Amino acid sequence: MRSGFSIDTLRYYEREGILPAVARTAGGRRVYSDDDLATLGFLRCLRDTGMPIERLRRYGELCRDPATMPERLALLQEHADAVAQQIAQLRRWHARLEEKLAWYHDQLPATETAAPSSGR
Amino acid sequence: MRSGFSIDTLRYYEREGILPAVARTAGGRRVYSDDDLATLGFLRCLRDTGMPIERLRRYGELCRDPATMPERLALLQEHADAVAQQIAQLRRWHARLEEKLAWYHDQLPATETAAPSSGR
DNA sequence: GTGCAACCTGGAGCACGCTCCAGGTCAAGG
DNA sequence: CCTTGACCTGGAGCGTGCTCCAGGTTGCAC
Repeated sequence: MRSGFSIDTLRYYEREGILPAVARTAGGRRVYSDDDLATLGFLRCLRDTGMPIERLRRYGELCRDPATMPERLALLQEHADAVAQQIAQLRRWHARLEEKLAWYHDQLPATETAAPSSGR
Repeated sequence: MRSGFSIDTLRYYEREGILPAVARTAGGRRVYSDDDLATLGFLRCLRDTGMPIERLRRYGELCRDPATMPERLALLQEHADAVAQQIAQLRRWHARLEEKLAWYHDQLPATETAAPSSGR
């Protein structure tokens, strides 16, 4: 869907209480407001950065009560910190990969355009 | 274990053909050589950067044949590129999180050390 | 030689996050 | 009205990557 989630996932999120009950037409069909879409965009950010469903639900619940801003802030701050660490760790791993690549390049003197068939 | 994998995971990797058959004592117990540990360290890098088991196995298999260096190189190069993109995407998401945090800070005038109890 | 912990095996089970299915309803076109 | 396709629901199923279990061996300490 335009939100980046499949329709099944959207229903799942609603069932799980991550999204508040989405508005419906008279016939019972879901209508996602711009607001919902914005929320979904942000949820996409949280998911893609590794926040587990359980925590997403917590955030979703908190959002329904305007008095919980401090808690939401704390939750997001913690998550942002985790993401920063994740990035730092990935950079270290990436450096390690580059080392390995350099080693391979070293081992393969003049095999420029090699390995054509099997690999992909 | 010292490799960063649980013993169950090590056995699983061996069964799956990701690791070559590990050496055994006369009694049948596994003995991980320094070489194995180095391999495991690198596998840890690959896993933590999101390489799926299936691909790990492919790499493991290739490592058993010295003639496959170009293929291994290609595989790792592709993976390193993917990791670089992953990092880039994560940074964009992190920026978005920071934006949101800024917004929350904006909404909460003087709530410095708030939200103490429930959150973590 | 007797405990006892730490290992072995094959196979079942589990947590997570969706994804699919059957059977039914709604709505727009002809 | 009737067809047709997109949507509805509750619930089952699935792919990934481990993790645990039962029942049996090994090997060091005493």
